[in-house]
Parts: sequence; structure tokens; C-alpha cells
Amino acid sequence: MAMPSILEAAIEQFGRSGFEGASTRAIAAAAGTTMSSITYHFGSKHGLYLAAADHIAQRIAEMQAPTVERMRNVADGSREGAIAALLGLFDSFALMMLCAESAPWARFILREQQEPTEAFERLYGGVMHRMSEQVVEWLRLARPDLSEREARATAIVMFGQTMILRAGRATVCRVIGVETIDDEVAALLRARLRSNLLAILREEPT
Amino acid sequence: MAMPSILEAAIEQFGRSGFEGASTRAIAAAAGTTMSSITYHFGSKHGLYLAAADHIAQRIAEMQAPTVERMRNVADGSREGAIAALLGLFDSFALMMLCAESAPWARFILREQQEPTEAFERLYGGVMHRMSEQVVEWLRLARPDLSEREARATAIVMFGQTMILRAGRATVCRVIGVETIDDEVAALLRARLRSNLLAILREEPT
DNA sequence: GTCTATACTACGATAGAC
DNA sequence: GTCTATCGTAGTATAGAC
Repeated sequence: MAMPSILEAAIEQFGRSGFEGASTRAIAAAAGTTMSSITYHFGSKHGLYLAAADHIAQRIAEMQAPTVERMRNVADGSREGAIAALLGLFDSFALMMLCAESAPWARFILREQQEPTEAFERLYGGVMHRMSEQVVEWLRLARPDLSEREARATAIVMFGQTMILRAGRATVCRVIGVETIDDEVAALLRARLRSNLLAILREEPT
Repeated sequence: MAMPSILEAAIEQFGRSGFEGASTRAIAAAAGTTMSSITYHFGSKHGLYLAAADHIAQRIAEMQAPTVERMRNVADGSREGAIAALLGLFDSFALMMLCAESAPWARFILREQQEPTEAFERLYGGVMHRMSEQVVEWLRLARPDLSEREARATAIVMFGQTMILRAGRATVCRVIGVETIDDEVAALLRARLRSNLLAILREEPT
């Protein structure tokens, strides 16, 4: 990136070093400006941090919007429609987790997951809530045997299968035995994810 | 914790604030000593960071050792034995992810996953490698239809279902609709995890 | 709006008393 | 081994020039 915006530089630095570890000087320098312009535009280091969270939520929402729209047409209220919609949505999540752009977002979000601050409200309210409620809704159609709470718990652990592609990236590469995830390995992981999701979604009540 | 050791305080502070954000003064103060004792015992801030990684790996290995031992007896070389061993092992992982002690470890490890340093070598070599290879071995017995690489990819995404209980904790609580995960919610999540694993492990080649 | 200059605090490392 | 004292550096925030 030739010249990132202040927000992009902030996400990068906050993600790598945390709120305290990141320095406004370094963020400003990376964005090609000076520290005091951060004060001018965002009020303070804390204001910049919250703006960074909003920016991430907005970018994720934008990135997932076309797929969500498409899957809403696939989901016709039937069980098979819901299964197809969920497979499409989780594959879209997986592609996001695998793309390079999500790396700085993930660093930022994972910190907030472990130690939630006001910024987590921005992330959850900005994009996570709508996405998870949509998954739960389709999951209840796909698995009518599950109670509301069981469906919510299932949605979470299903999402975990996708999230690990980013959150556990270093271990993923080690276990597969590659330096970086190329297209071939990405296809392998997506295929396994899809297969697992199908096994879970098609399961009949016993 | 009345008076944490320097290592415990270091894991806490490094996990919360990152390597740069954490201060040796604050770590020393939390451990009830002074900054220069860190220099004396660990050489430098960096030396303390590596020692913290070793400590985490050792504690995880100790915590999982009894279950691994028990499951090695359960795994008798048969498919059903391997399935039972995997269910037991992943449930043990889940209990670790749910217990309070793993919170500071997770904060530390997740940073290293996103931005691996020398400390990740300590974590991976210290405990992750043995655990993941054991999972892959049993998975190949449970799912003989999978190739080596498919089994490795499956092991990863299966582990993701467990890891999200810690790595995505804030979102887990929101989606379930609770403030903290009590015993009842923990049981719900473990049951869903087990059910999903069974669906994946019992799937026959199509 | 964007810069320089500066006030004040906190950092890691080290030296040396005991 | 553990402490205090101190050095040089870097942090945020603010004031004010332009």
C-alpha cells in the first residue's frame, strides 16, 4: 500500500501492537502526516481507535453484502434452501478469512474478543449481530430438531470452523505443512469446511 | 491471584497489551518485585517474553496430559475407538477453552498466531505439534476415506469449533445471550460440539 | 487543515549499594 | 538476589504559527 489513510494505518498499528503499544506518531508517519492531525480529525488516540472499529465493521459488511443478498434469494423457506444459503454464506466468510485484507481486521477484532472495550460494541452492532442472526434463522430451518439455544450454540461452533482459518493462521500453515496458503490449499480447506457443514446440517434427529 | 509469579504476570500483561505495549515496570509491580529483577532472571524484556511462551506451552501440556493418556487407551486401532478418542480429546480441549485459566494464555497465543515471532516456535514445538499430530492420526482411522492432506485440513477446522469458545468469547456470549458462560451454557456448547464432531466423524464416503 | 515546538510522563536498560 | 537511582529515548497531548 503506497499511502494508507490514517484509518488504515491505525487498524494496522492497533492490530499489531494493541491500543497501548501502538503509537500515534507511527500511525501518522505511516499515513504520511503528523501526529497532531490525528488529534484534529479524531480528537484523541481513543477516538481514532473507535473510528478504526467502525471502519472495519463497515468494510466487512460491504464485503459480505453481495453474498448475503444472493443467499437471501437462495433461501426459499425450505430446508434445502436454508442449507444451500448457509453453505454459500460460510464459504463467503471463509474467502474473507483467507484473503489478505482480513489480516489486519482480524488482529484488531481478536484483541477486542479477548478484552472487549467500547470498540467491540461498534464491531458487534455494526456487522456481527446481523450476520449471526441470519445464520441462526437459516440454521433453524436446516435443523428443525434443534431448540433456539441449541441452534445458537451450533451457529457459533460452525463459525469457529471458518474463523480458525484466520485466527489460527500460523498453526494452520504448520499442520498443513505450507509456508503460506495458496489457491490450492485454500480450495482444500474450503472443500473440507463445506463437507463438514453438510454433515452437520443434514444430520437427522436421533 | 494474591501474588502472581513474574511469569504469570508477564503472560497477563503481554497478552493484554502485546510485547511493546506491556511494560516491565507493570509486570514487576504485579509480581511484587522491581523491574531490575526481570533483567536479572530473564536477561531482558525479550527473554521474559520467550520464557512466558515456554511456560504456557508447559502448562497446556500438563493440563491435557491425563486426557491424552486416557484416550490412548481408548483408541484401540478401530474406527470406533478413534472416534471415541477424538471426542474425548476435543471435549478436554473445550474444557480448557472454557476454563478461566486459559484466558491469559489465549490472549498471548492469538497474538503469536497473527504475528508469529520466535515465541510461536516455543508454543508450537512445546505442545501444539504433538497434539495436532495425534488428532490427525486418529482422524485417519475415523475417516479412512480422507487423504492425508484432507485429514489435516479436517483436523484444523474441527479444532476451530473448539477454539472459538475462547478466541471469539465476546461474540459467543452475545449470540447465546449471556453475560458469562456458566456451567449450563458450557454443557450446551460441549454437547453441540460433540454432536457436530460425531456428524463429521461418522460420515461415510459418498 | 496541517505543521513545529514543547510540556510532561513513562519506557527499557544499566550501574552500584547492600 | 533484590533494591534504588539514573540515563537516554519515546510516548500523548497541547499550544500556536501559517
